[in-house]
Amino acid sequence: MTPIPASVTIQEVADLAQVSSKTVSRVMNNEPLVRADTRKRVLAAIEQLNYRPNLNARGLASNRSFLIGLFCDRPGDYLSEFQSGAIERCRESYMHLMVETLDVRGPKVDKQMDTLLGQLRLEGVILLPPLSDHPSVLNKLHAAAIPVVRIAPKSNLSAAPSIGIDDYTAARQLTAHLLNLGHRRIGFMLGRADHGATEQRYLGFIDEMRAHQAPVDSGLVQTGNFIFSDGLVCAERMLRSATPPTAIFASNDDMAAAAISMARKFGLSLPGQLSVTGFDDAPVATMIWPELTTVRQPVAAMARIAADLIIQHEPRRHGWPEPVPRHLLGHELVIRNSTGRPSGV
Amino acid sequence: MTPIPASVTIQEVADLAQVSSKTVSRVMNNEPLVRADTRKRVLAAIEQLNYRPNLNARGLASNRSFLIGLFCDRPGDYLSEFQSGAIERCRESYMHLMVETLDVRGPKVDKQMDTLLGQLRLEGVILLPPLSDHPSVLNKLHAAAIPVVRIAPKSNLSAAPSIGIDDYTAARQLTAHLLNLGHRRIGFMLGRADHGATEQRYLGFIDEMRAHQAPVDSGLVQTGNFIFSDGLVCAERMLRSATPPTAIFASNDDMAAAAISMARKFGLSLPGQLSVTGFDDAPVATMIWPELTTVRQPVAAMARIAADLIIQHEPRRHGWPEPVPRHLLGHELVIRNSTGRPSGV
DNA sequence: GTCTTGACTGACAGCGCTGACATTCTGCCG
DNA sequence: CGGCAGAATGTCAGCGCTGTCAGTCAAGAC
Repeated sequence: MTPIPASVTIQEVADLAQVSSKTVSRVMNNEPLVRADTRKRVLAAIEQLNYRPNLNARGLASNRSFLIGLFCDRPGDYLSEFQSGAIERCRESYMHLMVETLDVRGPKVDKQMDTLLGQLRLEGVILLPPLSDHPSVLNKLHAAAIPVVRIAPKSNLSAAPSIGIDDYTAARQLTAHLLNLGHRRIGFMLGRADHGATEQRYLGFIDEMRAHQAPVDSGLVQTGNFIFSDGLVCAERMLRSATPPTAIFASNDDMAAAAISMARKFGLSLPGQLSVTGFDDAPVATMIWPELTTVRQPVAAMARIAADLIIQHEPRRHGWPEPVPRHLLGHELVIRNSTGRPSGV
Repeated sequence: MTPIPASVTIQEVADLAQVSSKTVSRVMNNEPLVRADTRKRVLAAIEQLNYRPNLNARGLASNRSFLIGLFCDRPGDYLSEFQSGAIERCRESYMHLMVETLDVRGPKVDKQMDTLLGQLRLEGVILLPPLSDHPSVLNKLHAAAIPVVRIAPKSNLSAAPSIGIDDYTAARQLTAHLLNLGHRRIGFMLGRADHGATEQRYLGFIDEMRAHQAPVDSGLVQTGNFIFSDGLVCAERMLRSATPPTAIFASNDDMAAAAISMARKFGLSLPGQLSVTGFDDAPVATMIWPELTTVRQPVAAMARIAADLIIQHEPRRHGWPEPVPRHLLGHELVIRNSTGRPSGV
């Protein structure tokens, strides 16, 4: 049982190490101008007393907050995983993560932002889509001079560092997978329009279809907004069509799950009569039967990098390096059993 | 476009309102001894300058942090919803929520706790199960004199306030629902042993079965640890048994989803050949077909109350009121189409 | 009128730390 | 061996706020 972390102050450490409190401060902040043996002595004292700097005092004196904000639209699977990746990275550097949900549609966003930015003096903010492209949020942050890292943004990529995967290529690969299985009539469910990935996934789909001379029936392209219930509606429309698709490419796993649910209501056997692909490899992908063929995003890794960007560069002081970093991480096609050859091929 | 929240200090407000900074401080902290018109004048100045107190300074001077910790084992659906409820309540009182994940199994829990408790001076911590009953976590918190609110704890209920639903009764109701449909052979999937709800749900099941003189076959009681993949194994064992159940009561929705997946592999039609119930009404409950009959917990409300307990009572100063609050919120039976009459009845 | 009381307000130190600057030390050159 | 640059360390004010305690003021008792 380790002792209770008591309120040891920097002065007590200084006394024990026989240096001034300023030197302890230097050691704590990894400043270079400390002789090696002095540093060692201080470190020993810190260890011995189990010293933990008082964040409030530190922040007050240096005008820092040690806080990184993670803003998202609404919590979900994606958030949980992202969050733990970011928290982990933050913890390594004595920083902390503050998750805040902003209601994008509501008119209160501006007020919420004011409160958040006024109260906390965030050292950086990570924006999850669709916030990554929300003009008003971006403006506020810019006006408050708070560095931003955008996840899967849609446009204006030089404004701030961004992190994402190559949605376009992933979508082409997934489409190719379906085409190679023998599908020709493939339905497509679009995600939310304000989401950066939505367009890329659609373009990848279209281009791959074209490359294989497969026709894209406009009646088989429906908008599901990444939502399960909307996906149900889309799927129903597609399946009711005179010439229903043999496969559906849903832009995320929730909608794919919806397609599968609807297929069951239509009494279709899967994947024989209908193949379905998702996107994201969310938990639901493996909680349904058949399990979803999908694309896995390295969400935790993206989170780590996002936090790291803010922690490493201290952009609040130095600004972002030029050119502004743009990370495109590798994705992975995960082929499970929601896709197969169309029956009769 | 609202102006950028600038760094207005308490002194500027004081000057404008023609009072001392201390009086502004009194107003900010809702202290009683301020004359009504003075208060109004100060409030006007605060409004006019868009003053936001500096949390670091406030915290340093008053030895507070304005931070509430939310500790959980691993992120998941439950967390997301809980988190937003808690954040909302915190925001109302200028408090903030810090989510931290602790790896319960790992040996690092103690070190993690030390770091967390030393760094932040949390004003309270909300513990999600199974952390609500983790001895070492509880000890550390107790030693550091940090007030705790436990969600769905298992034992030792007078130690700290707790919030939950009546898992026992809910389980009885769910069991009754199955029995009333005509099921007699019902399988049961247990959750994690360190989870408080696990035992209650099991007891509720058992007691209701007994009350109806329905036999409980020990081969049909399996431990799935609340995990989908374990649920798959449990379901398989049950379905392979010489006399398979006509219904399965899974202690959470993930395992219920697993039961349904496995039933599909066995080619069973649902709910005709197998009824399945879940628990929690997690997102997955309505993302599969058939949709799950389950029990809805008022997760967001629980979160609100938890945060409120800490914010209202400032237990760090005053301690908890006696007797220690114990909130049992109402649950709701949600009957969907994963349950039905057994075929042949 | 004066005195007392309690309601209200203000002065001021100091929370624990770091930034700016001052001072001391060290090694090395001439 | 003095002198000097630069490395290492120290001094001290002050970040913005609140706790403590002292002071002021109005109203009622005498």
